[in-house]
Amino acid sequence: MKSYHHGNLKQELIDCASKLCERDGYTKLSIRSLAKESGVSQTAPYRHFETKEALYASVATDGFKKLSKACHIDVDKKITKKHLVEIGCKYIEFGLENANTYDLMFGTAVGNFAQYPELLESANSTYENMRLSFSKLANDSDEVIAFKCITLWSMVHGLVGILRKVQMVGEDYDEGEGPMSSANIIAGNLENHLDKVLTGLIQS
Amino acid sequence: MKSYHHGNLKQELIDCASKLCERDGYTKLSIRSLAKESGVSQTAPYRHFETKEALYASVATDGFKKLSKACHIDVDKKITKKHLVEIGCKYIEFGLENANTYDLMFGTAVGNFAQYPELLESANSTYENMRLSFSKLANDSDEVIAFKCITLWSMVHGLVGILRKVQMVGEDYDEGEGPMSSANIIAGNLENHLDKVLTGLIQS
DNA sequence: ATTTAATGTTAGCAGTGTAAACATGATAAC
DNA sequence: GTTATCATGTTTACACTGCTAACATTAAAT
Repeated sequence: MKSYHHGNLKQELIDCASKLCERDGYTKLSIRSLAKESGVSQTAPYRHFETKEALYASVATDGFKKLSKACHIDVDKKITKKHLVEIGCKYIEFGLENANTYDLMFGTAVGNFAQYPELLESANSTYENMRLSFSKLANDSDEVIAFKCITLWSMVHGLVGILRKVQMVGEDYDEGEGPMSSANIIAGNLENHLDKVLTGLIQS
Repeated sequence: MKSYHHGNLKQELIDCASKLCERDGYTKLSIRSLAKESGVSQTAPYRHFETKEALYASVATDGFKKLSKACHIDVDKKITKKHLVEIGCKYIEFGLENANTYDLMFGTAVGNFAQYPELLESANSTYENMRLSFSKLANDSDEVIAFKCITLWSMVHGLVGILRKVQMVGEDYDEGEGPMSSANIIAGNLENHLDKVLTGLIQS
């Protein structure tokens, strides 16, 4: 016996959408199939999400919260380069293990974060965490901190993108040459790699 | 008086699709509207592209060729760090000025490059160009060259992504704080930024 | 108890990717 | 030069999509 009102539909839709987005990629997600999965009518989701983009925004918000958590390290006072390497590794790990969600977060699925306050906040908070870590590394000006922060962020973000792309191509293309082999070397030695980059960055 | 056979439909479709993808983003492109634009029936494109993804692949191939051209520098023998900085800048410039095409090339629109030989080749050729430049920088082993190459590539690729994202968010959100201001600092001073990173990289 | 607002359903529009069957006309074979 | 072939075009149709409007049900506020 089912009640007319679901009771917790919004959250269930988000959870279900998160799973499906990660499993199949967000382009494969349809509101109708999502509704069916939750046992409600085709248009029920529209009571909770004005558009499909709004649903994406919720899934992305979820993603940023998870990313923040994954990158969080528990250090009170002084932070060392080693900690930052660790953050970078965790970041890349998250990006590779949640590749489809990561796409949703950083791609063009949600055009403008400013339209979705929660998304904007969760994204900014991810950045803020990283910024805070850098501020505990050395006694730099805000500007320098921001600079270092964007640099590391770009690096790890870029690595996620490139490693993924190369691995995707490589899946049915396994010559021992080309970008793939070197990408795998880096993927298998991330700490070392980030350490080198950060060394150069910190001394600047 | 229109002839039954178009004569040059395939190329026209690619060109037209390239324009529309860059203008509106590839998700907005529909085969039907594309066909209408070229003055043929809805399903005519299917005589030249088995699926929509195949069309995307052609547009992406085009994109990689343009990227290669944009990053090409004419140096025969010895290459300096300055040249690599220049390549990096050109790369980022291309990514930012052809943002939607860049998405198509590096996003998930085309799942597996290996299914589209031309795409695979044009993408690999872009990489090969960069590899060649590094090989003319110093007398490194193939492995080290590949390593440096992926590092620079990740850096510029990441910068394209982050700068874009931050600028998109910033469009209707112009507080002087947060990631945006620092991103703009970097964007306005790319050469300097790349120079620093490359200095660290080359000395490794 | 009655009104109201939130949340659900049904029906339907316009648009999509793509397959199947058919039409046309350029090209190659006789 | 006629004819067969095949690439390339069209028409029709299917299953699916996001989304809107009108209506139904129930929880919450008065």
